[in-house]
Amino acid sequence: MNDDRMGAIAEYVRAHGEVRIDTLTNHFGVSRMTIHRHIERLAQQGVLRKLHGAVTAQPSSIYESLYAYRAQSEPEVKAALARAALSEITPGQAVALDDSTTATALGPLLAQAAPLSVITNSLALMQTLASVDDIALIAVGGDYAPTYNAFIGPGAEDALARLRVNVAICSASGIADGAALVQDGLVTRAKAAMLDAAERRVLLAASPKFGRIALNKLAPLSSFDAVYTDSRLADATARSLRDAGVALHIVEIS
Amino acid sequence: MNDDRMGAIAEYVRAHGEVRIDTLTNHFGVSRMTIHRHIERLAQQGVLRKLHGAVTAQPSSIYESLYAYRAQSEPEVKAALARAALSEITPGQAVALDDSTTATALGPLLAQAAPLSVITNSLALMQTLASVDDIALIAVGGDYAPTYNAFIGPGAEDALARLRVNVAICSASGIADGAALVQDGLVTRAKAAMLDAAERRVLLAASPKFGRIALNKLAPLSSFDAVYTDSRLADATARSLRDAGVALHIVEIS
DNA sequence: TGTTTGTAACATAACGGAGCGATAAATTCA
DNA sequence: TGAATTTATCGCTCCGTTATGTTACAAACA
Repeated sequence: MNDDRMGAIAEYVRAHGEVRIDTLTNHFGVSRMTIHRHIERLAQQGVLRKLHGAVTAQPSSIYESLYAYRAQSEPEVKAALARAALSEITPGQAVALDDSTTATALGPLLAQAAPLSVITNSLALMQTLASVDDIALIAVGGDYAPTYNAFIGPGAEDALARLRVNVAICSASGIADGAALVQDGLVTRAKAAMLDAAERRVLLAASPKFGRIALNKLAPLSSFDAVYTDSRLADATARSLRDAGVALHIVEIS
Repeated sequence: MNDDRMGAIAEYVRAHGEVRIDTLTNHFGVSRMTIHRHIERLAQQGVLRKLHGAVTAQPSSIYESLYAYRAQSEPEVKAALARAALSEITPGQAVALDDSTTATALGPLLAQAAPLSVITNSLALMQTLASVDDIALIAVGGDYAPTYNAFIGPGAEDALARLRVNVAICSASGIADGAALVQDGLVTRAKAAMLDAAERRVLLAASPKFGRIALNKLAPLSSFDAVYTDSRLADATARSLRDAGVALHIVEIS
């Protein structure tokens, strides 16, 4: 598929609410079949809903937590945050990484900090790190959640309770009232277990997450030893967070 | 790489013990660079050892347990055993699969028996099954062992102790004195934990494994509810096993 | 029932990646 | 130090994959 066009279709449909398929074929100048293939995949991912001859957008709250969607949103920001997170890691340490796509972006960079022990419940990270020499991969098992491409549930929590690491690097769905928030309850517990196992806690959060809410409270921002975000964060917000004792680090997007 | 030629090189070196690189370039009619690339990879896999201008074979006991080697040996036999194992599985059950390459061959077939819950410590199986709808994947975490492409160690054992499944399907490195044997100690414990968690235990073992020894004793053959092997097994062996109370099933290789 | 819309199957074109060789630089051995 | 060997890098070619369009047919609508 053409991912750019797929994204554009999603945008277009979200902007218009409901769109006829003919409109899409004209607008993008491709065949009807191609549009069909694209919207079929988007519907599978849960981004759109198919009607007869038209498509409608899903309520945004639903698909924003989808792995497939998150994986391709704002890759430059993720890359920048991942690079910053690398500075938190020293060769020889044990590092825990959660199932966030930002942490996934960190995977390929970890070889630079080898040797390391890496603990994760993210299947994507396992695949990336399995083949890397000098990285001891320790998997957290549990029930597989396709939505997050990760293992969660009581099994994951128990497995994490057995471990102790130098650093945990996590992300969150939103940040409000000085706390990191997560949409899914089981994911929250897994992240919390990861943080509990860590000597040092690092939060990676793209700036749009500030002010966005999610269902479950993970931990107060002040409980993190470092919080990284990008430079689009409003100055006033940054200042008030720092005043509240948050170790906020601003990363330039390159 | 050209896997056929890689295999041929491995064969050739094993047959001759030590071989000059020039000899290989002549014998295979490719450039020296290509030979270098191939033996470099084989050396990484632990199949060969590189000297200056020559390569030597590793003692066979070492590389026979390597995942990369096992993965491509006797694929038809594995496929036949996997197909047979499928008959042990009923839709709706919880199934545990170990890190054996035979179980890996079973992966793509499992969709036919969906819905299922599949428990495994094999990374290859996780990748295969993650994308299958109607299969609930439950991962066993632990320390990643590149040699087996699986997760083992105390973490894996604890995780398995939490679970209870209908069927466990395992393989072994060798079979002697009426018991299934496994080369690696930690793998043995993981397999044992898997068997302990199962109501019904199934062993898959290609016929050459009978009579071959390995370091650790996994379980007596009679403790398995079914043992599948291929039709090359000597009749006398089959008879004596059956007399000893082993539920032996012979599978035709197609 | 006719028209529109969805699905399936096949052909083709484009892209990316893998394998390979040639050459040059670096390393090792004697 | 000189020769042999190994590594690194570049570019070429070939193959497989993927995206796309075309066509034909099935299903849904009105």
